[in-house]
Amino acid sequence: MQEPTERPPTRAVLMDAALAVFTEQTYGGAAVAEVAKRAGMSVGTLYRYFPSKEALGNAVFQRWKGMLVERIAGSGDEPARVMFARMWRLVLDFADEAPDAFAFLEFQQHEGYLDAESVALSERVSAAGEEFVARGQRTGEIRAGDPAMLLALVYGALVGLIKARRGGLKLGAAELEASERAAWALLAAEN
Amino acid sequence: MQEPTERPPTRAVLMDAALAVFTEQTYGGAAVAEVAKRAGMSVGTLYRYFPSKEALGNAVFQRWKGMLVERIAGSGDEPARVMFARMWRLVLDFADEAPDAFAFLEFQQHEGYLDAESVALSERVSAAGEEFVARGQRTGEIRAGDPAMLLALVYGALVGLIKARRGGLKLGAAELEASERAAWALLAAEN
Amino acid sequence: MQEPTERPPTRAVLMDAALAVFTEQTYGGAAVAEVAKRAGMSVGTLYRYFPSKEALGNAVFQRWKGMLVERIAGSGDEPARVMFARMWRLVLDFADEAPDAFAFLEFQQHEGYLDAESVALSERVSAAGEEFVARGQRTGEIRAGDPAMLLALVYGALVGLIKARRGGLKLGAAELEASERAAWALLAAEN
Amino acid sequence: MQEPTERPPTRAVLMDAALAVFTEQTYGGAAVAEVAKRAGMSVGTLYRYFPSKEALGNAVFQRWKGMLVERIAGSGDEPARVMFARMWRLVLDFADEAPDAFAFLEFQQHEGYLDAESVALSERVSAAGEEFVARGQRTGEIRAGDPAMLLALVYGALVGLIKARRGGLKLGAAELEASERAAWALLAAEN
DNA sequence: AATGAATGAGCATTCATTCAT
DNA sequence: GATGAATGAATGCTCATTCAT
Repeated sequence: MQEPTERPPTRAVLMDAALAVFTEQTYGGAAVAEVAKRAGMSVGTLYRYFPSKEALGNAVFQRWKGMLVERIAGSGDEPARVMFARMWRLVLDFADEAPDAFAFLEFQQHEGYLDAESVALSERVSAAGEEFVARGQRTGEIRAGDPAMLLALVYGALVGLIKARRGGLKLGAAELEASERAAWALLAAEN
Repeated sequence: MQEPTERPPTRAVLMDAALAVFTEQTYGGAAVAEVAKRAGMSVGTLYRYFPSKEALGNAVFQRWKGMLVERIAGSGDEPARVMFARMWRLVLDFADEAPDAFAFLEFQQHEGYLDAESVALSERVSAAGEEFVARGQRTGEIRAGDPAMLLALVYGALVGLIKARRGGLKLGAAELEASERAAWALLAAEN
Repeated sequence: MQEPTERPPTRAVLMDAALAVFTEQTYGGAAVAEVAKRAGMSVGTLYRYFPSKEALGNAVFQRWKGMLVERIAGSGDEPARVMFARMWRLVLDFADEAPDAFAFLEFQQHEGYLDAESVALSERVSAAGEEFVARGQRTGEIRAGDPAMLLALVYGALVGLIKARRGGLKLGAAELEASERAAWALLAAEN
Repeated sequence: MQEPTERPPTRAVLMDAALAVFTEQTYGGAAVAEVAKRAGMSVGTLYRYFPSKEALGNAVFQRWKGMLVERIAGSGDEPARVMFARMWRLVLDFADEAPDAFAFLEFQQHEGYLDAESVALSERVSAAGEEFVARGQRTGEIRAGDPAMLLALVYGALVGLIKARRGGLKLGAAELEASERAAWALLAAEN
């Protein structure tokens, strides 16, 4: 009888390798063979798990976009201020734990190869974000204005912060706190 | 009688075509032949003006990064609040007038091919931004905190806004005003 | 039942094709695609076996230069006269059996692409030849003079002979004998 | 009225440049543009003087092959021994004065592009050589055997010598003398 | 299931040749 | 006559994808 085993799930190994290579070289600039090599497998095996480079790209995109959305999904009825603080931290944690994933998702352009499902997922994420803003507006905590616009601003700020850190900017816990407060000021209803 | 001339400056035509193709397909995903075709020229001609794809990429990058920095360069001794409003508008205008250029510069990852000069130019831009923040902090208009961090946040917010607009978000003049006010709140010293 | 196998050793097939094409068109004038076609393979396959045209050129050069040197290597303590006769015949045989190889090696100029190893091999061959001449001089069989010079003369004569045969000159066994005697006269100590 | 002038004859300048480039890089490996640049002219000008790369190659070949044949042409009724000594020296001088030309003519393979005229010229040269050998045989000075074979041997020896010198072999006047004596031994009738 | 050799279209780049100025 | 910009086919090389083992 065989042990339940603990083999590294091939698909996941491939996706990790793909993420690394895509992040370094861009989806367009990455070679499938390089992904396979990085995963310690043959190209043939890669193609047993993913029918094409495009499919691989989408799988990676969806996996991490999904991971990200899962993190920040839980809502509840907390005040927007509290929820925002939590989300800010969660995304920052995500970017710390999976910096390549965040870079791949947010610092690159994916237009050329994303399939319908990937696009739908992205839209679901935005919708959730806008929903959060709208709710905060309804409770008077968040300033008036197109929720999509406000979301674009704060999320942009967050992405900018993470990009700067990836570029070498060192920030202590206090400063991270400060960044969150500043970002909230962007959102907060004027006194 | 004819005006002294109006020749299409070949180099510029090529760089425009390159910008369009790079923006659509990413530097890594773009084919040099496609750039030449889009410019209405042969590949050979492209290579008479640029020694390599890399050189072309850097030329495009530097041209537009330079353009952008030129726009927002003028400083003066105005209050930070005024200066910020002007800059916000200027970058927005730039992105309206040259949307591909902005997308190419700010929505993509360039790490793989940028040369020293391109990198230096990018750094000069950041330095100018940080200088602006630092000055505002000295006058008490801008909140305390690492200037690089604050710059990353606001510039990220601006990029996020422009990305959202490129993605289809429609905003009127009033809302653009509002976005600027919100962004300033991020920067402004807490009263 | 089948013999253990007889697969065409891909590398060797490629090198044979390369030799043929290089001999016909010169290394510089040969197209890699033509080599692949002649070998009945795709370009991609060629590049799986040789990292570059240069590497292919060097591999072909070294294979045949090595073959040639192997042929004429064995020395022994025979009189120079005997040894010379044998070598003359061996090189002639080599040129008969592998006329393209000899032409490639000796009728062309390789300066541009030969790597260190190829150059070293060539030098080893010359050194062996000079050693033969020097030994013959020590025994008084071969005339005085710079061994390198004498080697250049006889080997040149041999190459000239083979080139003429390749150009259409027909020689019977007796005449080949005569050529050897004449060449030896060049070398022989004056009575 | 115009001065007889002394402009550098464009055609000759081009042919000199071509010789240099062909010698360095082989006809097949040489770029027409490089020839033009080396000649200090534009490609357009080159093409005004030579209708194609092939034509240029043949012109260069014929010019120098012609030069060489001219040198060694004069016959007279001298003894073969004397004539041989003179020719040996003349070719050596030619190779000293125009080393690139000799290398181009004799160290390379030209099969691919030589036209009928070039081939005819080469044949005329051989014929003259064979005639010299035949005459020497008639006077009993040169050993018996196919004149083409004997010519191939001595001329090969001479080419070998010059190639070795080009490769770095240094020879004094005495050794050059010795080389000539050795080469004559190859030809000389066995007493 | 896994491998990696094989394929050939595609890519960046070069080159012989033409032609408007 | 001279120039060199322009052309596009050809070159060396890479890459996504397939398939026999």
